[in-house]
Amino acid sequence: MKHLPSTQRSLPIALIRARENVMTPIRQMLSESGLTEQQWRVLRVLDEHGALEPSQLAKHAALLLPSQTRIVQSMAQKGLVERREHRNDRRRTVIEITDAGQAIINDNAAKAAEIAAQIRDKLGPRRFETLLDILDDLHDLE
Amino acid sequence: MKHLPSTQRSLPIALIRARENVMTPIRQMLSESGLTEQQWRVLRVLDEHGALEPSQLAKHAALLLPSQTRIVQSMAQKGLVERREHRNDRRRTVIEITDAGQAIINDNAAKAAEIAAQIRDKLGPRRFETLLDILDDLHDLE
DNA sequence: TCGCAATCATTAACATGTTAAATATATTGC
DNA sequence: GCAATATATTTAACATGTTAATGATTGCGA
Repeated sequence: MKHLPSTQRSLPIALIRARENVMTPIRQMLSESGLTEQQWRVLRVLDEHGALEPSQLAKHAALLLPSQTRIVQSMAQKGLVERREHRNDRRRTVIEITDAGQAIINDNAAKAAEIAAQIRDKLGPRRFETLLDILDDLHDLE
Repeated sequence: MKHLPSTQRSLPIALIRARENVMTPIRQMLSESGLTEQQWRVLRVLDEHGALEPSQLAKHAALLLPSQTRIVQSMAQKGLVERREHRNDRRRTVIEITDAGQAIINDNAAKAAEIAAQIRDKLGPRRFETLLDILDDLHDLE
């Protein structure tokens, strides 16, 4: 019988730690704008893809819909995003970034790019790409 | 000026997705025992290392202390762990697994090992080890 | 020995993660 | 055209994540 891997070599724990490490400098940056990392992801995705329906936004931002609902509501309150309704199909709504939201993207883009580059440099470009590739392979675990 | 990476190749998002994918089968397994993944990690660590002080447990289980305080409280209520106080130094407390907690480990060890092996096989052993190694390199991002 | 600093843990407050239930709207079958 | 079904989103309830404040205890220095 196979035995449990040591928690030292547990993939779930390693993923949690890695995320913690990666997010620390990003959180520091965002705290100055009063944003959470999730709110930042929402802005990033809307900036990149334009207005999106909730389920599409959730996929791109790696959020579950119930979380996203709350996040978008609070961001709408702060004026960072807006909701628009589809004319014909009332089920459909699109969420889009506002000028204020875009301003936050613009203010932080350079710093965020720098942080991303630091991580890439720390690992080395090849290992960085390898990491992303392997992580992508973890989908569809039956 | 460097530009922001596409959210498609964003490391934080990739890490979140990977964790989500990896945890799905584990959560299914644990739901039958009424455990969360965090509670499972606490049991795993206590099983592996024996009784631990809160801060040590938190390190091994990748939990922040405030979360862990609540988790251990509720697990103590359910009789899965126990707290013992140090005789001389009242600051010190150790948390240990109970027989009931150990029973849950025993009941799920085989299945958990199987899930871990599936993931390893899916990636291939070499890529799996490479993944763990690269994730470990993400600490100490200044 | 008194008080103060240092350390560790808990509590507090709010945001998010997670699953299940409820809601709303559109589509299908009849 | 209406009922049943399907799909998308939100709400609800509880657990955890995160940061800041509070509490408890020890060790040190005057």
